[in-house]
Amino acid sequence: MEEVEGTEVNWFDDFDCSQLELLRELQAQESPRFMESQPDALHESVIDKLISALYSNPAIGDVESAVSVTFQNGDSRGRCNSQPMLCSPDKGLGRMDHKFTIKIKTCENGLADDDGYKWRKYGQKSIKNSPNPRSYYRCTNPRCNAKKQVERSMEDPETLIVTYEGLHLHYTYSHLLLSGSSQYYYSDTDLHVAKKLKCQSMAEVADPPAQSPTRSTSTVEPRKLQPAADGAVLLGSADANLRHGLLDDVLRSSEGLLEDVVPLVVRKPCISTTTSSFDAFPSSPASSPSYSSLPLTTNSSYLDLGTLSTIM
DNA sequence: CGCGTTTGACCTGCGC
DNA sequence: GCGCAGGTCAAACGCG
Repeated sequence: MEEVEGTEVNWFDDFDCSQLELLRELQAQESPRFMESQPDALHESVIDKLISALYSNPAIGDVESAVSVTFQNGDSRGRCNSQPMLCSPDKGLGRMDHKFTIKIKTCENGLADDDGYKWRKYGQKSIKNSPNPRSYYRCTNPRCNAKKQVERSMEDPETLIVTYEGLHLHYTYSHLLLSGSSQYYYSDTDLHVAKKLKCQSMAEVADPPAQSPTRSTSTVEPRKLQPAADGAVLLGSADANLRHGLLDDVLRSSEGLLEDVVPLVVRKPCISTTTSSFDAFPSSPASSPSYSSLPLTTNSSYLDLGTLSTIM
């Protein structure tokens, strides 16, 4: 496999400094007059475009830009070394085969191929000229045709080569755990997880936990935007919280789209150091690593430059 | 009992 | 057409 070196990405890029700037560029194109009169506001058309782009199916370019990321082994934030080392589209950029390969460095205490989905192994095959067999996995969701192949690297036995094929037609189970909404539960397997969630939420109702420092999707109140007279939604600097809040919500709403096709381990390196690929959903979801405990703020790179570029 | 893994058999594509 | 290698199927089995 030819390894394509990706672009190094700071997962905590300052949203305001780079991505909001792109929004303003878009706005300058969309409605220059409004931009002139309200330099600190985003025009409704820009917001509509942004939202529609995020709510539509992810373009393959978004996926590839998301996976074409080089992670440095052992970063300065004290994460463990279990993280994707190199991500590369399997057959080059621009192809529509929905297939890409990542390399994952395993942790000392186990594998690190937890990608947020539940997989079922359907085969194993020894590969010619390779001492390590290749395992074949299929998404447990019967309506989903996503597959992955996992094999150990010949050069480095601690490295797993994971090839993903096809797109997930559903949310990740991690997302499901956080959603708190029944709209995501549609399969038997999902219902099984949902039942656990329901039990947990009922327990929380009976014994509400102390206010969490993190913010889950289910607790986010929908924001009521007050359109200005000319149809614009004022998100000026005087209301930075609202502006951040809207973008935060947009970012959050996009979570279930990009994550459908980009493995969790790619999007959030080393989110799990568990010993099994299926340990992402322990019986107690509250104890599992979850998005709600991650810095899902406007500093997040969920809305990346590539996404913005698709609507410009 | 349900779900996931294992594993040998079978299928398919490709090169010669 | 043949053989090989990779991919998939499905029955058997294990585990909780």
